[in-house]
Order: sequence, then structure tokens, then C-alpha cells
Amino acid sequence: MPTESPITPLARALAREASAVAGTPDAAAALEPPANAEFGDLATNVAMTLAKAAKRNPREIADDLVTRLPDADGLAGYIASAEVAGPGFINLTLSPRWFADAARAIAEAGDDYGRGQADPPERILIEFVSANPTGPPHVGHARQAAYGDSLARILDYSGHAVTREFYVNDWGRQMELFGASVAARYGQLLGLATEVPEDGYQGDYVRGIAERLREEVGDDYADRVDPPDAEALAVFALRGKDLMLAEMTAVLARFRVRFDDFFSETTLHEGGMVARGLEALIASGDAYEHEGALWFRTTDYGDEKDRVLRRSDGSTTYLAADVAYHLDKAGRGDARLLDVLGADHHGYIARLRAVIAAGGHDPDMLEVPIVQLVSLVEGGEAKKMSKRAGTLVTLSDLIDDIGVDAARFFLVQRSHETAFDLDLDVARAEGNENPVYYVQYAHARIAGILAQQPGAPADAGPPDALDPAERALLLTLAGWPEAVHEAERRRSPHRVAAYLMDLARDFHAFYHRCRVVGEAPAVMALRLDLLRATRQVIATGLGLVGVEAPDRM
RNA sequence: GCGCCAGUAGCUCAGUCGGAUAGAGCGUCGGUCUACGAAACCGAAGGUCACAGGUUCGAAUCCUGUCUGGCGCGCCA
Repeated sequence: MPTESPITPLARALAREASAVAGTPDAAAALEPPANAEFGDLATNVAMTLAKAAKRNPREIADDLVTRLPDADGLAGYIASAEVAGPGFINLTLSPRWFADAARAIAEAGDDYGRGQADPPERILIEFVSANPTGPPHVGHARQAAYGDSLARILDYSGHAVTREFYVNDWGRQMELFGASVAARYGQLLGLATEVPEDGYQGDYVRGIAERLREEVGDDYADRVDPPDAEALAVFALRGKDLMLAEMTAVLARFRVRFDDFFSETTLHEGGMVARGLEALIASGDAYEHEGALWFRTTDYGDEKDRVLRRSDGSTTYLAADVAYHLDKAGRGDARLLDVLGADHHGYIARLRAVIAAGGHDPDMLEVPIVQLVSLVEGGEAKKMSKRAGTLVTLSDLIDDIGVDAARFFLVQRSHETAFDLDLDVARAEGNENPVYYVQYAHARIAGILAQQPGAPADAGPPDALDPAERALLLTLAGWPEAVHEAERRRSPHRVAAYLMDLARDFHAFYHRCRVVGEAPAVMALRLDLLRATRQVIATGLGLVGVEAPDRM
């Protein structure tokens, strides 16, 4: 069963009392730890937000409220003190009993603490990475993969029904070029003087593809690649693509990224869906002929200019396939479509929304999170990456270099809306300068203690007093459901990473101030619950961003 | 020129339904291991939140304008 934050019941009780005092039906009560811990455990601005509606001085409302709170339903026994401060803030200090009850509740909720908060739960189709199957995924794809996969995990954890899809651009001129490039490398393996086309794929990985292809077909195509015939090229393109895609899937799996579906663009063309999509747009008046080409009237939906669907030579554009693809996606029964795109595709958003709208759907069902660029820094300088020069850093290279945990944590730690520099020297470090170990170390430390101390004393009751570090740690633990909820609502996995850094910091501070083993039963019981709760939340949180939570390091 | 994203500590970045003295990691300086893991902790230095106006009890946060940076603006994908 999903379990809410232990602060939530307090907030509900507070809102009820505040409404009663102010005489207003609904009180919006923010109840959160204050900026400065000296003010108490929790603070609320409810008196100030109610002041206008109630036409009363906020301090006056606050004064009335603090006299009622300690005895109110749901609060009795939990409020150690309530004071009015500043313009009308109410500062609360909570009793040891509340901390003990809260720690126990979180510890016992296990992996369900923070789960299932989607409001409302929806069927969501998330498409991400969708790298061209003509080459290995690079660092930019790595960021999109880390973002998309983490987001999918968070959406799923929050109660949405998530499908993860990879759109395969396996059609058109680029595939022909890829086939020709593979064919040329295959010819070279047989000692022929075949050359990769000028505008083809020059990367070394094409040799690898050709080698594996040769293992499949042997020398059967020896006399058909110099010069190549059309049928041979088609075979090289198709099999090359399959091999490339298999390799891509394997690397992504290594990166702990999985997909439910791989949707082939070719099936849209061969199945007639592209043609039917264009006909539908013509029928609805959303497409028109001009100078021999077919245009999509995307300006009707807010785009800057209309876009070509079918060129004057009769061939269809990339957009035509995307019309078919998005009409298909929109008709599958999902409430929401998420297209995760790179920053260089942001100009495409208006077009995609136009497709959805022209298909008779609510354009707001489509969300397009844009993942900004990531650049690599090494030795204090930007690492130059060039596809042509072969200095592109692939996802595989990145994993080999800094490891999956560091790569995923770094890539998801920053907001997807911000371009950032990934410092390889820091990410590579296995020591204290690497943030991912800061979080993992907290988990391993707790595992070590709990391994020696199996159970808490039963019925120990709350301790007489609390250490400030205990208060801070529990209040941060109480913030976990809100952190996940925010990550889900804002499509921002980096909120989870930021939360984990905060939690790890509070735990390490707690650890240094508070011993667990050998303390009085009531103290030890609370601290063991804090350890169990912290360990669980770290494990859950790291799991949501695809990072392991080791028991030993 | 138009559009999207950004501009917060020496560096990389959090902070975005407006709240009290703006935070973290790294880096710098100084401390802490004879009790549960020092990959840790404690303390210090370090900020005109790009700039200028506006909204209000209150603005890093909302509005307007300016400047700077990244990306985009094809009958390419």
C-alpha cells in the first residue's frame, strides 16, 4: 500500500483548524521545514494566505490558531510548541513521539513510501532516444537515454501505465547510404577495392558490421558489390540495420535502459499508413498542393510556416512519416504521448502538435520534453567531438570510461532544460569527489550497521529528547513523497537526484553525531527506524534513476 | 531578424504553485578516526541571483525591456 508523508496528516489537521479560525471554507496550508532550523521543525504561512479572504490581520489569525493546535484532532501529542513569528508565520516544534511514530511508519512502508501519487494515473507512451540505426549512440543519446529511462521509471512508480518506445528511422536515403557503406567495407574484407561513398558512413564501426555480416553470408555477395547491384544493397542495408540495432539495444541494456517496442518507419511506408495519413490531411483541408508539392498547413496550428509533406518529385518527407507515426500513436488509447527530443529538434514541436490537432486530438496530449546538449570536459578543456574525425564519444565509450552508475547519475543530476558540461575527471574519480559515491556510500554504511543489529527493541516508546541531526534526517525523509511527486509532475528526474544528495548529507551528519548500537532502548529504536527508512528511500531513489544501491563498496 | 533554453559562489549546478539570513558537490584554508565504514564529518573564506524597471506585506522565483551564451529557423533527417 502506498504511504504518504507523515507530515501530510498534520497539514490536513492544520488546514481544518485554520479554516475554522478564519471562517473560510478552504485553507491552502503549506507546512514545511523552515529555512532556518532554529525556527522549529515545521512552519506554515497559512495565516498570511487566509488573511485576505478573512479580512483579518494575519498575526491575529495566527495567534488564535496556535492556541487551538496542541489539542486539535490529529495533532494532540505531536505538538511540543507552536509560536507566531514575523508577519504571521507559525512555527511548530514536534514532539519526540511524532518523530518516533513517523520513523516507524516510513521504515515499515518500505518501497511503497512515496509510490502511486500520480493524480490522475494515466496511460502514457514515452518515446525516447530513437537514434538513427546507422551508427552507435553517442553522449547526447546517453543523456536522452538516462533522462527518458529515469522519467519512465518515475512515471511508472507514480502509478502511470507506461510504454517505452524507440522509433527506428530505417527508411530513405540515409539507409541506402548506410547499405552502400556496409557493402563497401564488406568488399574490402574480400580484398576488393570498394570505397565507402563520399557522403557515406566512414566510421570504423561500419567495418565491424561488415565483418559480422560476412560471418552470416560468407562470400556469397563477392561478385555483387563492385559495382553493387540494387538487390545486394538492399540486403546490406537491411541486415546492417538489424545488426546495428541489435548492438544499440545491447549497449542501452548495459546502460540499464530498456524499451517495450521498436517501431519501424519502414512499416509505415510499406503498410500504406503514410499514404493514408496524407490523404486524411487532404480530406480535412489541412494539406494542399503548391508548386507540385504537398504542403501541411501547420500555420493553422501555430507553426511559423507550412511544411512540405510530399516533394515535387513525388517522394515523401520525414514529416510525412511522422504524421503517420503520430496519428498511429495518438490512436492507441494512451492519454498522453511524450516525445523526448534533443535541443536541435525543438523547432519540430509545433509540427508535431499540428499533427495531433489535425488528427482531431487534443494537442495537449502531446508533451515534448527537450533535452539540452551535454558537452564533455577533460583536463579543464572541452573535449572536441566530431563525427567526421571519428572522435565522437559513444555511449559505450562513456560507460567503459566512467561506469554506468556515475554516467547515469551525472547525466540525470542536472535539469534536462539546462545545457551542461560533464567533467570526465570528476566522473571518473572513484573517491570522495564523485557525488554518486556520496549517496551510495550512505547506503552501504547503513547496510553495514543493520547487518550487525538485526532488530529494534519492541515497545520502547519515544525517547525523551532528540538530537538536531535526528530531526533534520527525519524531516528530509518526510519530504521524499513530495520530491517524487514533483519529479513526476515536472517530468524532472533531476529532482530525485538532488533529493538523494540532500538525504545523504543529512544521513552522514546524523551518523557522526548519533550512535545507534548500545544506546538506551527508546533511543536505539528510533535510530534503527531512521536507518531502515533512510536505507529504503536511498535504494528506491537510486533505483528510479537507474543507479545501483550497493551494500558494500 | 524570429523562436526555444539558459545566465545564481573560483568551477559544475540545485533552488521555478512568490516566503524568514539564497544552497549543494568540487576547489581553497583550518580541524576530527582507541566505540556502528574517514568514499565521512565539523568550521572558515567565497554571492550587485546578468542589467534596468514594474507588480506587493514580501521577488532568484511573476510581468516588461535590454545585454550575453547555446540551439533552431531546408521540397535534410
